[in-house]
Amino acid sequence: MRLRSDARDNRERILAVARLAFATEGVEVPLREIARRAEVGPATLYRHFPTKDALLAEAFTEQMETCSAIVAEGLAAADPWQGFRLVVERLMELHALDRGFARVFASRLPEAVFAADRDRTLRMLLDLVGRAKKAGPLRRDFVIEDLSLALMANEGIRAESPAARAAASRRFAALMIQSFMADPVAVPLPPPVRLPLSRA
Amino acid sequence: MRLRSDARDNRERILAVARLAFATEGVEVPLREIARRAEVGPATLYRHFPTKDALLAEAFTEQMETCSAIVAEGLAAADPWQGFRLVVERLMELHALDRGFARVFASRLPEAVFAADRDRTLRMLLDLVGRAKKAGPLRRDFVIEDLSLALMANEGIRAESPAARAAASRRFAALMIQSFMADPVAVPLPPPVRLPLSRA
DNA sequence: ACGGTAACGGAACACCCCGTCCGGTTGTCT
DNA sequence: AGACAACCGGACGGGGTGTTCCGTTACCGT
Repeated sequence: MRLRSDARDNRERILAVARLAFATEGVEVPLREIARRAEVGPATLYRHFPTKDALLAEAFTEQMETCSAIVAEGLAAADPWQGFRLVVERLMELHALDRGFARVFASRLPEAVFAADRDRTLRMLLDLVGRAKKAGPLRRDFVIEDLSLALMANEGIRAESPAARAAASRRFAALMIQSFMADPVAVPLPPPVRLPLSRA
Repeated sequence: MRLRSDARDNRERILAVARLAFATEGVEVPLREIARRAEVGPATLYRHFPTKDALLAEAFTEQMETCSAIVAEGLAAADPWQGFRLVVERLMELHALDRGFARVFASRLPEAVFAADRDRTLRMLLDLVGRAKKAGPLRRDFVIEDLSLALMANEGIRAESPAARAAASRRFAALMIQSFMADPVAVPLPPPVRLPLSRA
């Protein structure tokens, strides 16, 4: 069944606005606000997405697929360790740039909605980790939970602007990667960022 | 001016209940709930603490002083690197065990309320860091912001129980400490923790 | 013991959130 | 062009939060 042209138009606009709002302001942005920015009434929003979770799920399928793609790309790299490195860096950057996605990613929503995609990605990741241990300097006692840990931790990073958060996240990723190495060599770090916490 | 005995009693009970609630459930626990558990009306709570921030500030002075004490203890250690290590580990554990404190610590509230204590602690930390660089394996490009980063990141760690969160936080601290070393040697890690994110 | 007053607490205020209902409007198909 | 169905948005209900009002209670000094 085809949507009426204006309805389809509204749906697209709502999704675009929602993605932007969730990314920059987080998932707690009110639905009315999204409706307002999409120049639409609240009821219209709810007709297209019966609940807030539905909107979140729909808004973040793109990012979920990006995650998959990042892992796939890492798996395809010639050097598994470099592939792993890249995956960590890029996942963290993605999460740093999209506050809402980071939160949804860590919630129980993905389990239900993106189950298939999620399992596939996880399998790829396990494969990559295995190779990076065998053929690279990934420490033997690394477990996949450590990546979850790093991503959750990454979510805790707050800064005054998205740019500052991304910069802080880059430095954090470099630190984490070093901590994942079995025979670490200290590598130069991305520049530090002034954080609210450290004001002297 | 002395408080009336019942008033003083209520105040103490409110603070005790608030500290427990904030630590185990986070700062978002409603004031009505705290009042209820302290067997007190909401108005009474507000008479003692004119705003929620006031209650938070009062409830967490203890933890703030614990932070100071931890840093002072680290500074007093014979080996500055071991002192630094200890500070990182214990600060992270403290933050992991008290959800509310971790959040308040990262907010702008401490700046206004605990300014003096905060500055003193920061100075001690800078001293400790300087020594750990000079006499220990702390990497030269480490900056105090990296500790803030680690603490913020630590706050992002979620788990199903306080015990699980503490365990995850311990492993995370070990990883971070390794990443702070100039000539890292891979050290054994505390055991991993099953996290919601990594459920296959 | 007793009165004055400090302190109490339930109800209420103001605000914000998610999700729903209904009368008017607009696109689409004949 | 007309008519019907689909769609729209303002108003509404239910629930939640921080904060305040005011009649009532209970401590404390005399």
